[in-house]
Amino acid sequence: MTRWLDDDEQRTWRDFMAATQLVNEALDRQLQREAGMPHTYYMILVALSEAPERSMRMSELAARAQSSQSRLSHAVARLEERGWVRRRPCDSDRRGSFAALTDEGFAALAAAAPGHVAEVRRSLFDVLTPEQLGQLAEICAAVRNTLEP
Amino acid sequence: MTRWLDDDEQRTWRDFMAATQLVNEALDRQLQREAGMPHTYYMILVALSEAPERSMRMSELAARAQSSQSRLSHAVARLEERGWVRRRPCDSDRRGSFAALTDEGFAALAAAAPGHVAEVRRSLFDVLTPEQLGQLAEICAAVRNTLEP
DNA sequence: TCTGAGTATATGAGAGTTCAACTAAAATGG
DNA sequence: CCATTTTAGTTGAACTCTCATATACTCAGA
Repeated sequence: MTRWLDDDEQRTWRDFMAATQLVNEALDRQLQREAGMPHTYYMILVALSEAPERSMRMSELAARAQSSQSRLSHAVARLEERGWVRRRPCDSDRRGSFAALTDEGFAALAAAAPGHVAEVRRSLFDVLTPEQLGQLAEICAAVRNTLEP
Repeated sequence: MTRWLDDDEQRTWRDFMAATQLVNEALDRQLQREAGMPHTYYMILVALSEAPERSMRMSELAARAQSSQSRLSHAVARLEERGWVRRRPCDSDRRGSFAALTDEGFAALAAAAPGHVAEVRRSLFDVLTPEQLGQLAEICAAVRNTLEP
């Protein structure tokens, strides 16, 4: 027995889809245009930049950058071609490998960051009141805690 | 002068990214698994199903399904191959064309809908309190009104 | 130690998305 | 009217993502 969405729920759902997609597209376009990389790559670089030695195991990196392992593997291959990331084997576990941010990669990230932050503000933070921002924070935390494995 | 995100803003932003991505992935996987179509295709079928004659101009359809024209054009080509949608030229404007949902397309949508709605509830609505849902509705409406062209 | 099960990552194919042309037809405006 | 500019829609190439599979290694137990 399906419990369909009533009119209010419909509206909420469609606004949710539209809003999140608009934010994502704005972000992706900004980064693609001004930094030549998709948002997923940017998140990988950020995660690496925050790690000790700017280096991390692939699986750890996938978790932090909210990427599947396969996606990460392909992405790191591209980033390696650009010279932004380098892979090195893991001594303690010979199946594993580390990805490390190069200086060029860090420079690319540093160059991209200001435009990215501006876009984050423009497309989300500046749109909401401080109160709404607090509400959104709790809502997203709840969703994340429920859905994250 | 870049105004960076403070710690609270960082957390909010990252939770927002994670939460919206988790919801989107859950939806996409459910539809792909149980109905053999991505969420974007589903939205196209929904938009068509609600139109008079289950038929709409391509550009109108792109707007309603939150798709770029190019994406829609490719998508409709695939949907046409499956026999779910049919294109016909527009008489009043010979540049234009209509996309119409076929009976098979409608049947595919009807078959997919219950599982989809269940996933929407599971991954978003059931996670939030009624109060949070109301807050989210307003937040998304605000974002949408600001960012939508 | 051997064997089977599980883990870490890579890879290839297939599918969807984007971006930049490109075609064709309307609208605008001297 | 003719020239110009818009608008509607399509297309191909490059790129990313997903899914299934493959590979190599680790680990637990008999």
